[in-house]
Amino acid sequence: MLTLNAIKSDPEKIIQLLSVKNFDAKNIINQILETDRLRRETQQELDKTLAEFNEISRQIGKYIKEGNKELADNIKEKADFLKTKSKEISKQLSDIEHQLDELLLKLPNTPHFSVHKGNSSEDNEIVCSYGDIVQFTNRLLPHWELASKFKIIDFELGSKITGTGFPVYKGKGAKLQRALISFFLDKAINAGYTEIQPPLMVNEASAYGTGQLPDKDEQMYFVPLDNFYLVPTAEVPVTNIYRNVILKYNELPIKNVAYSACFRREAGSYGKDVRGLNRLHQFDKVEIVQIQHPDNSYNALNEMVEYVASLLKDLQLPYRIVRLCGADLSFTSALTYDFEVYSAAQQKWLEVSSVSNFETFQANRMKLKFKDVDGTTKLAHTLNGSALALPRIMSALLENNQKNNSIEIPEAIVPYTGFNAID
RNA sequence: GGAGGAAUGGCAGAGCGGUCGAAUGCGGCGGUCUCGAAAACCGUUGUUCGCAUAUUUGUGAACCGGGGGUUCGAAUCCCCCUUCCUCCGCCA
Repeated sequence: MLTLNAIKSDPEKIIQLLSVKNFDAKNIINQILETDRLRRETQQELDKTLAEFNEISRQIGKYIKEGNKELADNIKEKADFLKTKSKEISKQLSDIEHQLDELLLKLPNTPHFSVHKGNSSEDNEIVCSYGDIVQFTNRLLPHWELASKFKIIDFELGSKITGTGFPVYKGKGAKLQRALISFFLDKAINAGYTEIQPPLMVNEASAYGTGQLPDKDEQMYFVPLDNFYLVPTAEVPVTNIYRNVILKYNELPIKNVAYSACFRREAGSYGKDVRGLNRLHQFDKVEIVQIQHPDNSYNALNEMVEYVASLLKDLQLPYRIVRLCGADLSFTSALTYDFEVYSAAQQKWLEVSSVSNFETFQANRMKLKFKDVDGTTKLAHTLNGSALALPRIMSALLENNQKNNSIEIPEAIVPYTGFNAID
């Protein structure tokens, strides 16, 4: 969430910035300012009462020590009164603080100053494209047909066992999947990331920390018996490692990478967008996460974009980088670059990665701070990106590399698969 | 799952009803000494929220795993929860 300080020091600027996300913050911000004023007022009253109360307690202690029991008893009444009073005010204060928190949680992150407003994903800016979109003369099979032709992914079987959106990978399909995961992890480790194997279920506090709660709870699978959420992305557990942590400046940056299965309910999705591997309830993803010094977070974002680009080059997939406009930016993000690969048979661009800087938005929620060189404690910046999400990569690889009776495996992956074609 | 034990500042570790935000040691920071460094010695050392202050800083409140309770007063006593350790059982 946004910091109260940022809102207080320049409310108009926040309102203006949030309008870039098509979010009208005026009302909420006014409520926040008013609630904060009330909060400070109440706190002063409480502090005053407690100070007086502490003083009387000390007096009583002194009198008792001196053996002056009568004097002590005399002022006990006053102490009782102050105690009752402080309890009342303290209750008021915590109510007000909750209200304030709820208001603050409603505000999305402010976009980076360079972000254009736009109205929808139509207005995203294509930063660059790489690779040629080959014009095939013969009819190409979409990946779901290839999947059954080569018996590498079985969608119906997944439906039988669980439901739609839970495919079963078999034989060389399973091996290819595993090869890609290993390849992505090894690349990240070479790029300086530390591998993490996180829990696949998280508690409520963690889901709040990265911003999945309170508003996106219908997108997560929930285990009511234990109050756990299945992770929608490794970002959640991996970033929450640092919840309620104060790092030393020389511990920054922290660069972690994690492979995890990701679980998403995808409520409201339907139609041809969900065909085949395009949108699943369970899928695999390798995620990179950085905790950065605020001065360096945008350099880090660029570095992460470069890194993801290098993966796609290794896979020899045509891709483009898209810079999201305000309207398309997520609730928590300040700046996001999406990566899309071209899937030849479907003849469309598929999002395979989303690389974002959250600045202090997540850090403020989860109290992730660091002690700077000058000794002051500040909120850190968090960033993350997919590197990469498997299903659509798989989809593009299958469709783009299909031959008459086989599918070629990109050279970079062959050492991991142990075969150079699916046939 | 059953039986015990523990949780204190960056770390180690005292405190078991008032003067405790908390001894002591280590570490960190600043200084003295030195050509410089080490050693030694001296000083300093957390987080959050208010208020005052241009900065520095001063001052009030809260924080000893988390939440309740007893008491004028709780790190210290009681209850609940969480986590960790030891033993037993079960188990990939």
